[in-house]
Amino acid sequence: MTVRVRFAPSPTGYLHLGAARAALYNYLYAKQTGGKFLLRIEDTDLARSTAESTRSILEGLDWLGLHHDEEVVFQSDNAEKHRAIAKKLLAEGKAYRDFTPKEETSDKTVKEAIVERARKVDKNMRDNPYRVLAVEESDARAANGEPFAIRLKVAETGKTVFEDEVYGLQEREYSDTEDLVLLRSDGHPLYNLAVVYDDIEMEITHVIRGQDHLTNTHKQILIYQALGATPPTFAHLPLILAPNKGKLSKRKHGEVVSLTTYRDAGFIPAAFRNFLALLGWSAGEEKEIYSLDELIKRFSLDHIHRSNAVFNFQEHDPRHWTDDKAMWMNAEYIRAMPLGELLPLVKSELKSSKLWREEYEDDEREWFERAIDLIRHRFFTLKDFSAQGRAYFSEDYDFDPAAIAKNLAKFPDLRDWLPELADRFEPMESFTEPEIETAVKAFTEEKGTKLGITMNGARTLLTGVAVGPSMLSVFETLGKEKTIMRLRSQVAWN
RNA sequence: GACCGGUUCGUCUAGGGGUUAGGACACCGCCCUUUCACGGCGGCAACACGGGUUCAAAUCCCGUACCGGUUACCA
Repeated sequence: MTVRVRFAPSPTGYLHLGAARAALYNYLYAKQTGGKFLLRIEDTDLARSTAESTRSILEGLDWLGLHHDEEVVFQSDNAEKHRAIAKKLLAEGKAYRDFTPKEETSDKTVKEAIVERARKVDKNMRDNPYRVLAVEESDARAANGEPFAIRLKVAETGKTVFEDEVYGLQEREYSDTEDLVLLRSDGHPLYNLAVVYDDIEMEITHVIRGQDHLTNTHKQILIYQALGATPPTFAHLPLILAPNKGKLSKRKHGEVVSLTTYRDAGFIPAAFRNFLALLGWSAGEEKEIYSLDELIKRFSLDHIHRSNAVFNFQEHDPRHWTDDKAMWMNAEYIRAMPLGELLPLVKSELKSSKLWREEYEDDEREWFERAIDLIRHRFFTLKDFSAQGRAYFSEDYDFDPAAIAKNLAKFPDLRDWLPELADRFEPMESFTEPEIETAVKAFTEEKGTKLGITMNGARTLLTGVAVGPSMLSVFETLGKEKTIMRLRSQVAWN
């Protein structure tokens, strides 16, 4: 049997990191087994679902490179079938009409109300009088136009059992599961019914999802049984938590939770995918960097963790705004990935910063590649190419005040010396590292100063920042013309 | 409250009866160097607690604590 898995987000917001990881694991499992990775948008909650959210989810998956194998399924398209199946269960006596009037709850307090109600009484799940209402009366009241919800009739005794690929054997007494509502009194199908029906229709073989669904799974198994269908294999994933071990939510934690944040912050998709893969799973070896192919090859459900993982970031520290390891991994990718794969990413970053010039792919292609290869070693994100690296692509770059203070202001002599150094460069035929080195050393000696003072002064003037690769490489990469011009410029001093 | 699940360095994790409990990130130190957030070397740092079982427990069993999930006519 061919493996068919699905990622089934509800389009009520951005793509959450936990959801993105679930999508990734589904994808890896499908690819590893030669199966299909499907996508279903669970938009049955019309009030909260938005097209904007659907688009953002699709974009996020695309960015991570998780392409689905078949057409996207929109759950709302199946609403009619969901209703029909609920009615079928009703007709078969496996479900019953509940004429209890719907409780009006204000959206905000629902959660609290539920918890409150639940903790008060240890309620009997089978005491609903409509559960045992005579069919004739039920039919009559329905015919009379009285509104009703359809509930699944869960047996009094017994238990649901399934073997979870991650958490092992799971059992739950029927008495702990309520007669769940399948169809709302307004005819709207509910989540558990819709999911089961769609998973059957899509011929899903493995359901891989967050462990917040662990109790839903018991309910869903009941529906599978009522429908006479064989449940798929289940694998539940640990959750991704905030540093305080609480829920990671946009409301509380803001943009760090959203996948698109990372795209917009200049992350390399492969790097972030790599990071996500390792948050809750490991191949059991001392290795951190995995290509997509390696992940596909090594992934296995039984190496998924059972404990939740903390996504470690410090809200108020810009230096650690996201998980350090994610940032490190991105830097690692930037400096170690094949230059050919990095170039297009840098190109689009420069384009969006209006720093891109077509010559970089044409006459100046060689220069461009060398420059990128030179500066990438100290960068963390693609943004650094247009920010810290700006001086390589534009004359219009800023000077870091700290760099000026440290490397220029402290040595007033440099104000005259650096233009003089430019004069020294002027007649040079060949402007490559060895010649530059000889010139700078001779100049520094004449002035009776230290090499570091000249070099760092020049660095600040030429690049605007205090950090970077070897200054000799910088001179050579920038070229004689720009070097001279910038050494003579006085803007940094003003 | 009830049901379910979890607990190895600050974080991600390896290990699953006998290990100096390994790696990565972060942090700190030293080295390299014209600077540095590159690189090299090193350091700090963990088996939640209590009982069992066993010659031997981080590892198996029970309990406790703590954390998380669920408990909707949300998904």
